[in-house]
Order: sequence, then structure tokens, then C-alpha cells
Amino acid sequence: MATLGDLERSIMERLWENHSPLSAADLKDELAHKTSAGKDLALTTMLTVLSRLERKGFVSRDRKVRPHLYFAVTTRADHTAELLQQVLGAEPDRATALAHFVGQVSPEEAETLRQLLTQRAVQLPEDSVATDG
Amino acid sequence: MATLGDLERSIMERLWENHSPLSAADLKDELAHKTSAGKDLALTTMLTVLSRLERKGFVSRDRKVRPHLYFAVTTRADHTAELLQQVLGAEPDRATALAHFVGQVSPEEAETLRQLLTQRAVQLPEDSVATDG
DNA sequence: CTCGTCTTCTACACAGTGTAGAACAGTTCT
DNA sequence: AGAACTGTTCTACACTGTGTAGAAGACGAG
Repeated sequence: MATLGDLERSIMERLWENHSPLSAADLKDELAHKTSAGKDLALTTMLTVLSRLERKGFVSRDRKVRPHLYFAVTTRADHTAELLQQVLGAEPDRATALAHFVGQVSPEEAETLRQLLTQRAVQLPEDSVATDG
Repeated sequence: MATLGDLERSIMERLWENHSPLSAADLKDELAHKTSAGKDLALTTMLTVLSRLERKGFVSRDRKVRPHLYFAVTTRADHTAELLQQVLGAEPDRATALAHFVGQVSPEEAETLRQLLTQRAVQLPEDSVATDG
């Protein structure tokens, strides 16, 4: 998966926060508000970056309406989960990496993970785990 | 943390595999072997990239010996764990992201995680978790 | 001191990203 | 339909990171 630049990421953040589609102008305004220096970018800059994000598969748009409306293709959580998978996928020794990871996460996260794994175990009883995929 | 390019990553892989320090020439040879097309890179290319990796904090070197000997600063597992932390750190809604993640990992990894978390729980009984470290 | 080896400097190409003007297209009003 | 306006795409440029390596400099053996 491609990585995101600073501006690309900012835009994705807005789209992830806002579940309803937004126009480039909307995004431009929101970005100007949120940014510390109130940087006012040109509308074409938004459009360019939005197009790139579309090419990368991060956003899609409704072309039927005139100011095209843009929206994120996946949720932020999905994206993060994919990144985690990707990082782990590049690691030959996952068990060790996970061990280090678990040793670093906060107690809250550890607890969250514990609960999630327990639920998962319930949803996937042992005889269904190895049954093709 | 900075990301790694293809060549940089290849070099780091060798250094992570080999726990003993290696010279640029060693790495050049190993890279040539491992690479499909047997690409034979110039020694200076190795040196340049190695210097960049040093600047980024990924490798260090012994300058006392003449062909400088390079070695990875961290282990691969450590690096992966840091990346996982980093990805998670950029996620405001970690619980949801972790939920998606847990839903995607293989049964083996899930089991590994479960065990690691159990061990962790034993090592860190509740009254010690918040006691700075 | 000189030779050969190793390292650093300098350099260039190429891709990705931020940035935006110029040119083009669609909509609306007259 | 045509003008005016609004919105989109094309084109372009700068800057950074990375791969790549020659030229120039540093260091140790003899």
C-alpha cells in the first residue's frame, strides 16, 4: 500500500471524521481552520491531491453532482488495521515482533487486545480455524 | 521514524540476519548473491546508503578498524514493534483499529498474542502497571 | 614517502508530494 | 445560443528522498 504525505493525510483525516461526502471547497475550508497557521491552500491544490488519493484508491467521488463530492473508500480503523498487517507481513519472525510489541503497549491497550482475542476465540471455535480460508 | 527504501531495507535485512558486524564489501557481495539478477552495485553505493542508514539511526559502525564494520542498532523485531506502535499511535480510535486487526490476523498469530498477553498480565500485576518505569 | 585501499564529497536521475496557474468543461441566465 | 461563472483537469515546478556512482581525499603498509 502506498504511504500518505502530510497534506494527503490531513485530507484523509477529514474524510474519515466526516462520514458524509465533502466537496473540495469544504475540505479546503476545514483544512484552513484546523491548520495552526491557517494556511489557505488553493482550491486546485485540493483537487490535485484529491485526484491522487483517488488514483491511490483511498477516496472515491460522486461525479454526478457538480461540485464533486469526495468520500473515503475505507474507514480509518480499516486502514490502520491494514497497515498493521502490512508491517507484520514484512516481518519473518512475527512471534518475536509481537512479543516486543505486547511488551510496549499500554496496559489499556493490552486489556483491549485481551478482550478482543477472547471474543474472537468464541466466534471462531477451534474446529473452524484451520478449515480453509 | 523514517521509512526505508528498497536498497536500504535489503541492507538492513542482511545486518539483522548477521549479528556480527559486516564491512561494506561483505554486504555488497551478499546483496549480489541474494538479488535475483545478481545486480552488482558499486562499493560506493553501499557506503553511501550505509552512511544514510547511520544518519537515520538504523546502523552504527566501528570506525577503529580499517574497513569499517557496520551493524544494526536495533533488532528487526524491535524495529517492527516500533513500527506497529507508530501506526497505532497515529490512530485516534485504537480500540476499533485493534478490533479490525484482530479480526484479520491468522489463528496462529491470534494464539501467539493471547499467550503473550497472558504472560504480560502475570508479569505486570495491576498495582505495578501505573508505577512509572 | 608512496602505493593501494577505503571513505567521504559531490553529483545526477527518478519518483513522490506540495503547490498552483492555465486551459478546459458544465451550468445557468439572459 | 452565447456569456459569465463555477468547477475540473492539465501542465508545471520546486523540494525531498532514494538509488546510483565517479572524483577526490584520508589512512595504513611497506
